[in-house]
Amino acid sequence: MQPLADAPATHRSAYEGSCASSHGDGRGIREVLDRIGDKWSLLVIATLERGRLRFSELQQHIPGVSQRMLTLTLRHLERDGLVTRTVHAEVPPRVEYELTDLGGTLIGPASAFAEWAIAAFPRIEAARAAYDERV
Amino acid sequence: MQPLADAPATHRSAYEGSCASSHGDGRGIREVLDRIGDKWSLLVIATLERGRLRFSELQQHIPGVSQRMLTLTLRHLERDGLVTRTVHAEVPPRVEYELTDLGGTLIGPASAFAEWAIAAFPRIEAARAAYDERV
DNA sequence: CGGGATCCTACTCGATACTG
DNA sequence: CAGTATCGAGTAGGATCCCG
Repeated sequence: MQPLADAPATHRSAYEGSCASSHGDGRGIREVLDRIGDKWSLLVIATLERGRLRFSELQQHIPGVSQRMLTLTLRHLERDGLVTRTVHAEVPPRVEYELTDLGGTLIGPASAFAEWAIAAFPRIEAARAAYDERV
Repeated sequence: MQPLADAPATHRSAYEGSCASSHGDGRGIREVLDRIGDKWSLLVIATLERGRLRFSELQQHIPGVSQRMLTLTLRHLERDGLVTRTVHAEVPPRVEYELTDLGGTLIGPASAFAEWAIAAFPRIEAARAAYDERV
């Protein structure tokens, strides 16, 4: 079985003190970035922004995600309190996911970053091309 | 990714577009996130915000980073045009790193995210504890 | 001092098959 | 429908050695 809490959380003291002092200590940043910096989390959050969705709907809206990774991602987000999971006692089963209030507050910062990425990507690509050409 | 914020109902998520068809804005988000979503990039960017720094200074300000990972991270950031690398022809050698203008524009969004992470982390930890206790 | 080269472990992720 | 179980490939990242 794949443990849900597979995060080691062993190097908690690595961030104490000096680093990232201009933005406060980076303690939570590492943990949060490890979670939403993975392959699917931000994508799930963005998709859930439109409202409550079923598992299969999420899968359809996120092309390329496997059943396993969607399940794992949703479990992690649920554990972190960013997403709620509601199971309806029906046949066939129906499970719906929705952003929590906390999850909703991530939308703003995530948007800021996403817009930066879109705006900066042409220059990044150009820089890569220039760099690769020099080598 | 504008859709993360208030998305026009007529416009599909940039993420979706990137997955469904590999052209358009969303493609950059995946690439950029893959780069700065790694273990050290954001930390290096944040540290370089204070100004030009030598390799060894960076290593001291970022506890836990190995020589190899710092080198790799800096090379990637340099390739993407976010950081400049200046080698001074001296003995012993001196190499200094500095944010480019493009790299500097990342500070804003990164700060927004970092502040969210710091603010949300207590609630995330609480949610994790509650989740783990229910299981 | 600032790396490059090498080896190695642990984890991520995908594919597939099975189930209540 | 919405998962779980299992396997295997690929890779991020750490440790160590050496070099200009």
